Formats: sequence, structure tokens, C-alpha cells
Amino acid sequence: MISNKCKYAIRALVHIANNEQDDKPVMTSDIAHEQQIPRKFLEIILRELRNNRILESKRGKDGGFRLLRAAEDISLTEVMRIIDGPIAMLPCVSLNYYRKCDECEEESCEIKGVFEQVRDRTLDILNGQTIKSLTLS
Amino acid sequence: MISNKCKYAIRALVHIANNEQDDKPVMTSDIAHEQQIPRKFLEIILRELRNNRILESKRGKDGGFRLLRAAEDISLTEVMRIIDGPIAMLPCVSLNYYRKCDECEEESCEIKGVFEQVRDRTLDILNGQTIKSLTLS
DNA sequence: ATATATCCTATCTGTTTAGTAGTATTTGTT
DNA sequence: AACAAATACTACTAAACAGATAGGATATAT
Repeated sequence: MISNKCKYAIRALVHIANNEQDDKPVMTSDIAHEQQIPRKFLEIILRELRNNRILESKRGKDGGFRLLRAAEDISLTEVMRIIDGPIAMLPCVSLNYYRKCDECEEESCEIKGVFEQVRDRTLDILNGQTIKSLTLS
Repeated sequence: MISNKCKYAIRALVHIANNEQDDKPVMTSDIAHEQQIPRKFLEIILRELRNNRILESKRGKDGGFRLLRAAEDISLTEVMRIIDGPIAMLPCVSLNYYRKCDECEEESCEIKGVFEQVRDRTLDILNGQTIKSLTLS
């Protein structure tokens, strides 16, 4: 399962993409209200996305958030990895968060292969999705 | 990510399948020792698998655990659902643990479709795997 | 100056994860 | 009947994570 936080992050980015206007960034409170996300929790999420160079922010009056890159250059996997960490089902098959299992030797691990397949098919789908493609669907 | 508990459960079942002998069930302590799983934690897991009719147990001297069904009739998904619950990445696309999202309407949800695809491709792989197929690999 | 927005630190409650401890019960053997 | 050896069961714990909330600091447009 992905976390609520991650779901909020995706929905917030899609909302920003849908409301992009060159002059004005999108305010946290607008997103919170329209997407039904607790405002203070959303603040944390948006700041985290900004710290990871997905968003840029502007403070003070008429402040808010804007996509730092084009929506078609922000992949779903990137967002998921920032907010939730690994996508793979086992640490030892994770591409971005690899960690060896404590108790098993990888050469003889019976389940590694299956979860590598799951990872690959999952990434086939998720890598093809961007904030742009989600706004269109 | 699947939990350690779930990984232990799978490895324990594969171990039992590999050590099946008609006369004697497999003891917790043997599995714990050979698979490097904390014994008392493994007890809980094996009892849970027994309560869900994956294993049968025998108490007292020469006791232990046996598969209740043939290894090829125990699917990986069944074990994962017993120990970890849903396999899907969103509650609203789970086949066995469906729950509506609080904040979004499903007809207009932008991300539901993607995660349905992920679920289907994941199940394509995991449904094809059984305790038997894992012993052979 | 002021209103309004993000930024930052701290805190909180409940749940889950990953176990451990100790006792009760069942069963085979002597 | 006694004993040893196995599972069954209840209760507890520590640490991390999920999902937030509170309040003040800072920046900015007017």
C-alpha cells in the first residue's frame, strides 16, 4: 500500500498542473480545500516536494507553489520514492533503496526472482506515468 | 514492501514443503534454526497459518507442523494476504480488502486506473506462484 | 504598517512491526 | 504415573511509522 501522504502528494501535483497560470502560483489552502487534504499536513508534503526539486515556492502575499519542471518530466515513481521510499516488495530487489536481507543468501533465495518480476512489471507501468499523463486521464 | 513476518512465513512454508515426510511433522525449532528466524516469533506465524488452514499442527513430543494441502495448492497470494493483508497499492483497487477512499470520488479519480494496472500485472505473477513452484526454483 | 502566504520546530495519538517472556496444555515414552 | 518435549496461549514491550496539529518565524505585495 502507498501511504495517504503519497496519495495526497500525487493529487496535489496533479491539481497544481491543472491550475498552472504563468502569473500566479497555487496556494496550499486552495489545494487543501479542493482536494480535501488537511492543510497543515499538506504544507509538510509540499515543502518536502520543494526540497526534492519537484516544486518551487513563493512566500508572502500571492505566494504558493509551482511545478519546477514540466509536468511531463515528473514521473510518478519519482514522487512515490520521495514520499514513501522503495517501490519494490523486498529490500534486496529495490533499485533505489537496495538493502541486503539479514537472514538469507541472495544466490539461493527462493523468492527473490518472483519479486524481481513484480518490480519490473510494476515499473513498466509506473515509469510510463507522469503528472502530465495523470491530468489527461 | 512486504513485512519481515510475511517473508518468514513464505520461507517457513517452503522449508516445510522441502522437508515433508509422511511420518514426522517439522518442528518450529528446526525451521527457526535453519532459516534464521526468531523462534518465538515463528511460533506466532505458524499458528496464524494453521488458523487459516494452511498448516496443521501436532502437539507434544514428535509434534510440529505439516502442510494441510498439497504445496502446489497453496498460492503465494494467499499467504501474503493472510499475513500482510492487501496486495494492491490503493485500498480502492484491492480485490480482497476493498475500502473506499475518504476524499475522492472513484469515477473521477486520476490515479485509480494506474494502480488497477499495477494490481493486475502483480497478480499475474504472484497468482502463478505456489509453495511448490518456490521449492523448485 | 499590515495582511497573507510559506517556513520551521515541536508535539501528539494511535497503529503497526518485530519481537520476548512465561505459563498452560497436549502427547509420546519410560 | 512421571517426565520430557512439543505446540498453544496470554501478555507485554520497544521502536518506528502514520497522520496529523499547534504556534511562531519569516518573507512579500500593497
